[in-house]
Amino acid sequence: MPVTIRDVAQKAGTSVATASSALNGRRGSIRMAEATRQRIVAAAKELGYVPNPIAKSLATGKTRTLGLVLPYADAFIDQNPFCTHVMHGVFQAAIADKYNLMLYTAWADHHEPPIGFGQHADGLILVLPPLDEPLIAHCREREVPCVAVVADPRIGVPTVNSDDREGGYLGTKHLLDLGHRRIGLLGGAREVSTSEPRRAGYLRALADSGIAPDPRLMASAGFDARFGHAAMLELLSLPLRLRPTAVFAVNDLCANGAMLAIREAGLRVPEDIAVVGYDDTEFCDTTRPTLTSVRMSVDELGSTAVRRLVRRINGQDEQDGEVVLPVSLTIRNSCGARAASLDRERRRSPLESTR
Amino acid sequence: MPVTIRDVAQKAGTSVATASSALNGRRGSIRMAEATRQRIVAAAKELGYVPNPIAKSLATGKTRTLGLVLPYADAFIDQNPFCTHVMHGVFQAAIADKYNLMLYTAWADHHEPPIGFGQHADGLILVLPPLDEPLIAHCREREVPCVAVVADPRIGVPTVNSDDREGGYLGTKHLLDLGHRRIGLLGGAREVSTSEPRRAGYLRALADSGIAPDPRLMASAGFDARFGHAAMLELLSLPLRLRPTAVFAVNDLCANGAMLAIREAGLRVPEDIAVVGYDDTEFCDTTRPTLTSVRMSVDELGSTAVRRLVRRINGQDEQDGEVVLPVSLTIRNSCGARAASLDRERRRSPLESTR
DNA sequence: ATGAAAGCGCTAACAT
DNA sequence: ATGTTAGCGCTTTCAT
Repeated sequence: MPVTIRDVAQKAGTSVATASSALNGRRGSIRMAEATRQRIVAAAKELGYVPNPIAKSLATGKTRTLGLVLPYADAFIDQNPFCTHVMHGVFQAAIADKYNLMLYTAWADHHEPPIGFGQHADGLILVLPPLDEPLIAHCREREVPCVAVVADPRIGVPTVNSDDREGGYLGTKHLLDLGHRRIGLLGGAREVSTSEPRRAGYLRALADSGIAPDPRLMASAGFDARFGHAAMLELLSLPLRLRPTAVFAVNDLCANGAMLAIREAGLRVPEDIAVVGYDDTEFCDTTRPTLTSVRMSVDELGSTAVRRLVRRINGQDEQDGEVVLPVSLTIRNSCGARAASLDRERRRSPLESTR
Repeated sequence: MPVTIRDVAQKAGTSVATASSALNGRRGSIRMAEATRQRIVAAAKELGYVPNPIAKSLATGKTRTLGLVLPYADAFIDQNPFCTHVMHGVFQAAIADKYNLMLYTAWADHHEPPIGFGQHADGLILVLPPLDEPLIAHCREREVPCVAVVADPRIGVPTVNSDDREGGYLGTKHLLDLGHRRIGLLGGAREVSTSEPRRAGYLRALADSGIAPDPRLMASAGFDARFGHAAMLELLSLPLRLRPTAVFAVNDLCANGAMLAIREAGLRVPEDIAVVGYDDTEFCDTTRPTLTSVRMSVDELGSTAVRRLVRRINGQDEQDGEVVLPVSLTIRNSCGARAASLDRERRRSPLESTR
């Protein structure tokens, strides 16, 4: 029923092959008399011809589609907007390069690849894959190009990461610069590739200031508010002279849990204990006090990955290495750096900071 | 290079056709001697055969893929989690029915359908399409089955909506039950199909209580916090005897803007002015005070749409009508209903309400 | 410059 | 029960 290229060719009085090259703009080549080309284009337009991408894919072996693999099915509705931002960046970049996007997210939960996994796509973006992600092997076999977003660089495919080490350094350094000497480190987990470098950055900052790290001040186990709350409680139970005067949390949720624990203990943020988070999510503007946080451009993580992937698909990017995106620090009220301007800040309408 | 069905057939010593039916489990039919079937399956397994979905699609005319069209490219990273939740519901249901998901979101921003739009998919889910959405016509021509999520039922394709009228009624009724007589209505916009029914519900609730609506108490123009703030400011500028003692906002963002304006005016929520929002987003637990809000199951909007769409694709659901999902009211602290238990509430850790 | 023909990998009559 | 044949709609040599 739908109009095919044959109909177009027939209407234009040419062969199918001619119609094909006309419609695919092989104009540069020697082929095609301008007259016939126009006839074909006109016919196509008149008939409302829309090429069938499936047929095209079968013939060319290219799908013009990228696959996005998020780590778990709830990635969209997660409290942590990380995945949605990556997705956003991926999508924007894919569109820009005229690629469609296929979602393969639920794979992780279902433990078996969806029908025709990876065959719909010319390449795959894996978000937060663990080092032993079976998909990597799967793709290598089938020669499906892959790029990983936030992953251990040893994973075997090109990776795009944020500069976690620098982020860890930045957050800690900021607190050191504010005069803190006992700084707690909250959160992280072995399985998550970001934990290690962030901690390394923390340690390096301490070392730079000639401070010996205190294991009692470092709690790692989780990433959410509950964990931040529990971990902070422990730090608060330390004898006063050992107690941290500041904490650096590996993400904003965790930091907020910590702030809550601090308030519950009758202490103030940042006066009694300063807090710095990580991720600089929108959330930071809504916490009490607003949360100073290390910022990475999550959207760019996604878009950069797409650009690398597309280059790979076109055989232009052979290097297998890691691309590291820069981080920065967004200063708000939880660290005490703005203590002086706090009042002015308070009077400013929170709406100003709402997108 | 990849192994095809021909390789399998050859290895099993059968024809391609036989291999095909064996692998597609036409076991029920008369076809297939169990022996050959097993031989084929074994061969396939041994060779690591993976059927090519593109070729299959071309042959069958089915893609086993659903397309999701969100209304704007920033839909994922919106402050309002509506779209992400719809997407989540859509995805879950699609997976359950063994459909893949293709994202067509950016279409709205780019003003031209992406390559092969709708041809990759057996059907489309349109989220928040305006009544004149050109895609609808586009799909009708190409006979692509569509279902719309949150749309005017007159749009011409099956729709799945939340019961906005009931939601408007519920929120207003709650305030009336708490003794309020002057209740403001905040937010909404002509173009958005939900505004009208919510307002209708509001009016009906007033009518039920024998209260004449006061146009001065109804402000409609936008959906965000800025608007809520500005609109509330206007209501606050009314002479005291005309001023509302409660307001009902058409979404949570708007409600929060209003709460802010109230606080800025030196008044308290809910003691001086009670506030009820709409959507019951996670956000409601983080506002001050926590926000009473009308709840709809956004995920279900998505999953219901998928189920309708799949039925359509299979030609089982001819009805073109509207499906309406129920709403409820989540009572928190902004409405005053829990005033008595407020203290207990305060002492409870906010973490409890964090997912 | 254009057309004829082959084939991408698979399914689905139809024939045996 | 299985093999043969003909496409699905398009691209791409290879002739002409």
